Amino acid sequence: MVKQSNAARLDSIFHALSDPTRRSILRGLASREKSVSEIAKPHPVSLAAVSKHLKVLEAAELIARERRGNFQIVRLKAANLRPAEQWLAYYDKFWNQQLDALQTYMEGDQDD
Amino acid sequence: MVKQSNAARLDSIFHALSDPTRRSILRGLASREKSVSEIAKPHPVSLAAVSKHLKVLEAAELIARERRGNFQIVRLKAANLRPAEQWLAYYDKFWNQQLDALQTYMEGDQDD
DNA sequence: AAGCTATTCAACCGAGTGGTTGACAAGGAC
DNA sequence: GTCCTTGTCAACCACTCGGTTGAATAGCTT
Repeated sequence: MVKQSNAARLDSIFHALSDPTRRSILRGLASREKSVSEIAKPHPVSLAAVSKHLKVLEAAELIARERRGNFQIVRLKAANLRPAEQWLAYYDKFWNQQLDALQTYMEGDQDD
Repeated sequence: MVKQSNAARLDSIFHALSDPTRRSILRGLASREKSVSEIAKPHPVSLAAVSKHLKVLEAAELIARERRGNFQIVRLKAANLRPAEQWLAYYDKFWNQQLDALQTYMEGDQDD
């Protein structure tokens, strides 16, 4: 959808990833592009429900669609997961130092 | 809360991260632990709303609380972001090959 | 054109979200 | 004990979510 602030992008990406059906859809698209009904097949929900999930993923720009003949071909846009990964990367430095004492070693560290 | 499947853990983590106020709270806790009202101060919502956000973050085990005198001290548990980061790491290999042709290079690659 | 296939749309439903306000509990300070 | 501060709880509200079913659209095929 048109244009989004950084925060809104992260909102839509993390929201898209917060549902197991949608994460499963993305996993399925990693190997190759698929039609909508092919995507829906392994999931125990209606085709309309899958269509809604695809709209959520599309709003987050994690997939792209292309009409090809009678089918709607869906393709992963994995590069757009990057903002989420970068947001998380900020916390890497805290993984090994959960102890409160050590947590003060960083000083002039700030952003966003 | 008690015990969660991997999928449920990712659900709660990604859901917790899908709100800008909650992400901002986590950022604020990166430098040091804080009391609830100290957390609430920079956010233009009621204290009760912040308290709800903290419950969501606590359910995802991204923070921990400790009663210290009159205050409730909140501390980041950054290590529990790891499942999210690992889930995303799977897609790193697709960033530089959005082209459909190249996307077929991987073959026996499957998991979860 | 008629029909089949693939997909979306619209309306509805129950549950959850993020916010509010006001009452309540928990723990110093006086 | 009484007051003040800190924080949660409960009830409410408008909105969103994930799901359904049934009708509508888009595009082959014949």
